[in-house]
Amino acid sequence: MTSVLRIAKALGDETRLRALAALRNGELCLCHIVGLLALAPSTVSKHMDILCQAGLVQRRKDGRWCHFRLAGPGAPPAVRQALRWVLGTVAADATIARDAERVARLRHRDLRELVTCYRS
Amino acid sequence: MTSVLRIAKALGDETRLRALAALRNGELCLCHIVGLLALAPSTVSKHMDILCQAGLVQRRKDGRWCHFRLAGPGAPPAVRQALRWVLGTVAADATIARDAERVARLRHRDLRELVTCYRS
DNA sequence: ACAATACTTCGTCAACTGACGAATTGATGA
DNA sequence: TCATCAATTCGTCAGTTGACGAAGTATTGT
Repeated sequence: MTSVLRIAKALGDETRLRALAALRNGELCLCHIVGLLALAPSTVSKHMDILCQAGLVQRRKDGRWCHFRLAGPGAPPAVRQALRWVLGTVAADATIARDAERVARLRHRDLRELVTCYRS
Repeated sequence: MTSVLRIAKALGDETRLRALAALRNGELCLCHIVGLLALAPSTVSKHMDILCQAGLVQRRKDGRWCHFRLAGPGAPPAVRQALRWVLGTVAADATIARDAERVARLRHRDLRELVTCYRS
């Protein structure tokens, strides 16, 4: 039960649902999620920690950045089922859709910066 | 999102998870759930209200009793998926299993009383 | 009519949660 | 080496949550 309880508690917050949904199309670093949610970094860090502890999200440290991604195929069934439920149901939501656009723009901007810094 | 959020919040409490799991084998009236959880009736009533508002449980008034049952096939997909997830995952839990035994005893006792009151 | 029973509503209180900023840690780059 | 930047930890504070008992409602049985 502890597992279900932790997962359900993690999912029972709008901010965390948005963060989770933002990872649908691949990993993001904390500062991107901070930009998306417009909350203090410490707050977002705590939210991501709760998602990680529930097993819904994995963190990957890379230098001074911290990337988060959805739990992969190796995750326990309870986690995968919860993710399927939430991500499937939440897809139709307006806020989530708007977030998805902003995330896409963030990714695109990152790519442009990467390109320009290698341009002559 | 509101729907997922309400459901997740409803599921994010051990007492409500136990109540939900207790309904696995059919409906129960409030006083039975009160007996199972050993909490004040007003507290349990509030919990069941939260489960109902999330759509996970249906209430049926019958005289002075109030029977609760799991949401049926007519429930929205988000609810049914959540129920499948929770009930499937929680089945292995020790507390839930102990609760199931107590519920079974409660049902059996009710049957006995029903029988004896019709006996010569 | 009246008492008893099942449940709900309301008010209260302690405990938990989510927000923030300040201070800290750890890695990069000047 | 030292400044900078990303992230985390810690302390604080307001708002929410879950517990209770008392009071109210509705229905049954005497």
